[in-house]
Amino acid sequence: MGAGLRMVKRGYHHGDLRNALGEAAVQLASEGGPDSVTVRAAARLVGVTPTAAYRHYTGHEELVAEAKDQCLAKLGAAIAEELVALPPTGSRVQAALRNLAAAGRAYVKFALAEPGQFRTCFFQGGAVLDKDPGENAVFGMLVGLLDELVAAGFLKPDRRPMAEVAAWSAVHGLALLMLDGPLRDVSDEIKQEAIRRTMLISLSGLGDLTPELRAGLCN
Amino acid sequence: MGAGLRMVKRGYHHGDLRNALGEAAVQLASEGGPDSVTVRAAARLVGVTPTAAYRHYTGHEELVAEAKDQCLAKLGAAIAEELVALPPTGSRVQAALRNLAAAGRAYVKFALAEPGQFRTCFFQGGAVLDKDPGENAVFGMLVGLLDELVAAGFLKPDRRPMAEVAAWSAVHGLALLMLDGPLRDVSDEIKQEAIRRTMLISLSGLGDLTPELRAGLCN
DNA sequence: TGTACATCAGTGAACGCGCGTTCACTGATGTAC
DNA sequence: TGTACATCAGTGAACGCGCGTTCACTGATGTAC
Repeated sequence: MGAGLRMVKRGYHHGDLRNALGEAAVQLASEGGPDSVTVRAAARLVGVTPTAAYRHYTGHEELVAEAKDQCLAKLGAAIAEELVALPPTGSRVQAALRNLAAAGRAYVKFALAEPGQFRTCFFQGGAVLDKDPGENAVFGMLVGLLDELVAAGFLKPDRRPMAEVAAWSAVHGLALLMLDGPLRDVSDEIKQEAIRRTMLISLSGLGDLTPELRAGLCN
Repeated sequence: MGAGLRMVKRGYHHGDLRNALGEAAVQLASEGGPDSVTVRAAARLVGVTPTAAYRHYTGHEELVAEAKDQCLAKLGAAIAEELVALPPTGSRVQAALRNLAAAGRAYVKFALAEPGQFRTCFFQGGAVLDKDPGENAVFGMLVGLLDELVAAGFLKPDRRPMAEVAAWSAVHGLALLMLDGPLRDVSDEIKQEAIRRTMLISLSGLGDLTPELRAGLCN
């Protein structure tokens, strides 16, 4: 990325056109979602002929796939950042719960802050080229957070299987109901309240959310 | 709808072109999602000139809105149908829980069976023309189911606020993760298992899902 | 019951747009000697 | 160190497509008398 920005358009040969087109694709995704990612628009953004893009991508499909990969990576990074910034907390259970809650909040926050990128993360264009590494990264974090919740004694082992799906579904649905569903037009305050209450109910589904544990989550 | 099908193309004047175009729009949505709903394709499907569509719709935006409304109505109808078909059950709590679970299952089932229509339900094209009556219908059912869950003593009143959002988010996220997300390529068996387990975890978030109550849900 | 005519609901052709993609090409780069 | 030349990475023009939308029009309908 640093390289891509440094070698800007130094004449006939671009120098790093593939990366530049990838970045342009992400920018287009940010602004208008996956449908806005086109070969011509990306080339235009970089200042190059559409034909030139075909030296670096096989075509439109690959360019969109690139945008999707990068958007998923950004989503994963946004969650990871939020997690590492958390201060240590009292008990192991509290820490584990707080971490999962923070990850969920980061997920929804990303969706609201970058709707175009978020939509691009889950754009399903034709065939799946290869198993998305970005998706696996997010999924991997979730696995770790839930394992820790089991180790801490909050999540009982018989509820562990597919708990990732339940957890991911909750925040994913919440994000999309806010972007495209019945919550799209409500005020920011109500959105925040909806996030808080949905997180509480979802966490309660994993284990017994005692008042003390619940108190440790407030923010 | 009956009228629309009966008066098929009886010459120069169609007779019920508005409805015919609406039905064509839904068919296009079924086959390719909201992006496939175009004025020209709908006219083509009905066997009429694109221009003719403009006698009945102001333009593309209104046609898509019509498709969205109808798809939401179908989603609501699919859930309602599943609910009325349920046999009476033992206790009030059990019935209420079973009903909510059935609604959730119907929601996901519709999404998997009619992905194009489902996506069209939550297509966000430009401005919201008017508050979606279809969305309100689904929301209304959810309100009723949750109120009953409170009345039955399962859902505690302090957890009632915005429980609709949590419940809707869970099934909505689940549906979309299966259509466009990490669960898109897993087998049907795993999908069904994911639905079952996600429902259990989600219901547990609303109240104490004792083994007896849980047993009453199996199917 | 018959007819003139206003109104309504279609047709057919055309516009401009942005798209994906391909063609023959040319300017720039770097390597062998 | 200098030069011929293969290779690479761009250009510019064009193709065909489907789209939304508008224009002047015409065929069909139904109503007033």
